[in-house]
Amino acid sequence: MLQEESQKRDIQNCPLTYAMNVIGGKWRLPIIWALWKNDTLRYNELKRRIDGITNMMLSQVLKEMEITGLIVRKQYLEIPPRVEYSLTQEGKDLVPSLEALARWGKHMQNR
Amino acid sequence: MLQEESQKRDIQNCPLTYAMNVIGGKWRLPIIWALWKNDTLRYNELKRRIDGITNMMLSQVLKEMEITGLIVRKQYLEIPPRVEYSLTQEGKDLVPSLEALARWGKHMQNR
DNA sequence: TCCTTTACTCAGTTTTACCTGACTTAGTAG
DNA sequence: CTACTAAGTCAGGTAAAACTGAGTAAAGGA
Repeated sequence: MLQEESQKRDIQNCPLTYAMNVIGGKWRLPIIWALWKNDTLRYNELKRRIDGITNMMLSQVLKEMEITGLIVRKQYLEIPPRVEYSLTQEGKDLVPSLEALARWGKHMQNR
Repeated sequence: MLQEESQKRDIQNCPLTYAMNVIGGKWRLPIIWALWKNDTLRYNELKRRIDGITNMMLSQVLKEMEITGLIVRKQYLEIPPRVEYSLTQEGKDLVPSLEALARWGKHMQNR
């Protein structure tokens, strides 16, 4: 009983559930992946690399990822505008875990 | 150009996207977690441990996880029925990656 | 003068995920 | 003869995630 209660609390603000929420969704991993491979990308460069994403989704997801601290947005006050995105240190720290997950996924795919 | 094409293909059947799909959704991690902590659980034991899940979702998600090879379902032909669920070896193999992700999540939560 | 570029924003709609509450089957206990 | 247990199933409904297609500003080029 006491143990079950603590399990329920775990699920509430479980760090794993938290992690899954910040990297979940259709577009976040592709963005992380593109920024990992290219270090810094402008808005339209990201858009060209991520097949099928709309302006709406890209700008929304970038904003959310900036708030959660995965990416940094650097704006240059030029005309035409220039905005560069890159991973924060925390965003980069995430990559080894993702690679481990990817290895597992690959193993599952050709089982 | 050639490189961008290969990036797009990566995203299509990317092992990481695959992994995220099989462990994503609201209930899969709680189920994996409960079976990791308890080794083997019956349907109603799982249901009691996973706060708020409905029969509909539990049976649906268990069926999907059995198909993807995360869990095994063992049925005993008794009355009243008895069905036991546990992680497959692949399901257990996943846990270290999840723990790494969880450590990252914890770090992010109290930053 | 009109078109192009960059980095977005927005109203409205579709698609997907998830939930609600009732029902089933077969045997045992009261 | 009614209630209870286990392990589900099912039709229908809501909520959340994603998409559609258009529009914005400000400067430079043809």
